[in-house]
Amino acid sequence: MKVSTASRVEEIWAELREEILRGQYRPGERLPSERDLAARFGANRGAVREALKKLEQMGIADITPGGVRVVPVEEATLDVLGYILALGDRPDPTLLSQVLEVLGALMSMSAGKAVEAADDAQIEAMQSIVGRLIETRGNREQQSELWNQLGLLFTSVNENLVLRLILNGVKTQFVGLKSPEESDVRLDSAQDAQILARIAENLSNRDARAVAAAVEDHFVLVRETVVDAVSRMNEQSRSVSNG
Amino acid sequence: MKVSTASRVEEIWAELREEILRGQYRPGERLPSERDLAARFGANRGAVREALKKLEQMGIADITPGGVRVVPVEEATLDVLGYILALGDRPDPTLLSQVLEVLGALMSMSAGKAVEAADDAQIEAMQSIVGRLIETRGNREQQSELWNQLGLLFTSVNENLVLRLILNGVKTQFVGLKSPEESDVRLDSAQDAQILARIAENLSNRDARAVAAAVEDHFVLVRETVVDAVSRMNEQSRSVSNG
DNA sequence: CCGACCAAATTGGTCTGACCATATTGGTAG
DNA sequence: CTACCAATATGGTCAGACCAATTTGGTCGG
Repeated sequence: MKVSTASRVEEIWAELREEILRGQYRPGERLPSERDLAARFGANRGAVREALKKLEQMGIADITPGGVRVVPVEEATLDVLGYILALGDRPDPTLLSQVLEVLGALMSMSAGKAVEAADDAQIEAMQSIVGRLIETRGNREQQSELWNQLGLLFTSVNENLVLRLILNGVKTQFVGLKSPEESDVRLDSAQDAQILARIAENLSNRDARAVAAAVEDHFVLVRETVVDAVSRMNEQSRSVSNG
Repeated sequence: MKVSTASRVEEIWAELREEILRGQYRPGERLPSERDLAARFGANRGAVREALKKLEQMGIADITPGGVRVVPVEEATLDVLGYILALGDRPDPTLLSQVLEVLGALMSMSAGKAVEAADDAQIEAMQSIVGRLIETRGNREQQSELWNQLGLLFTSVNENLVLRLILNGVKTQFVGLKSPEESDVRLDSAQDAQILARIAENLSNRDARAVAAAVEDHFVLVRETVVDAVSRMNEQSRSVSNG
């Protein structure tokens, strides 16, 4: 769905976004005027305007009569996450870790509540997905998709719109990621299997706390693995470019 | 900060937003064309266009050549939360409960991590805020502001941008709320005091888990109180309009 | 030298009107 | 009834313009 439209305003949006997120403007600093930007991009002012509006809604620009000002990232919207992660060649390990940390906490919570509220059919559906997770162990793409499904199932059982919206936001961010770790990232298969087994088992028991804990453990494992991998890759590139 | 600009496009935005969120269009259904909307609102097409872009970025509209289509709320962005809450006279208790539930979980997590990572000065800062929380007990507005500060402190200690961004999103949503419960909502002062004392005490001990638990308890208390109050008010209005 | 004040230039907000490429639609031929 | 194709409607972009409000820079009085 819309993978590379690259309309005029999206180009402008992307360029300005990157400049801002890279910190080329100090927070509070004024951006060039709409007219100047239009000239710079060789585009119509309307296009520039729409791009600026997008930046504003991301929370990194504050556009008021008199000028457009840059807002510090900490005050932005969740929307900026993906773009920050995608800034460099590799995502920042720290940020990636934070994402997985939060994602883990939310999924864990969601899982717990879902197990409490689920009827038999829903528990069965969960087990089905966990079953496939166990089967496809090693295929990162499918795993990701299945965890995604599991998350959606949790939130739909919970009927917790807020959780769903947050997860939408965090999840979508990974779409644009340039396949951050390729084939280099492999979960410790033994640990992963053990965790998945715990989830399956405790789903049967309807032990919400145990399921939640296991889900959290899974994300801890993912986090450690991914962050480790990315850090190692970063060191490699560093030593290459330094050597 | 920008409390009631009510520019032309914001009017259009608000009207369309409300129509969509109220479900006046079926998901997937096409909105009137930009030109028709412009005619309907007696505004320029550019203005309509900007409003539509806003809707798109909220995730409740999908603009493509050929027409603008409505997207189901579950696939939207966190941005819609506040507007959904503000739809009726009173916020929907269920949704409110979900917000506080998630907020509690995140704040709790944030608190725990923060206590682990904090240096002495930061612990002291936290205690200062908790102290003022104890003093100003009963003043809902100040309490809200202080909890807000505490949350910011947590996230700044954690240096967890993700958490901060999520909290930004959820928090901002309450700004527009029409003072949802006025003077009718009062936390059980005794319980509240006890919880705050636990927080203060465990901050000294640097017992991260205990602080996290206490923070969560606070939010549980708030949730129960608020939801109860809103439900009661809803029943009142119902019986009034029915009688 | 400094601060208050005022006018000019700049900026965002909105409008009118137009052209293009594409998606939708409705009719037509098979 | 289906497949195909042309007319139409739609979003995307552009050009140029006016207004209200802000910003800016200079001027004047202290």
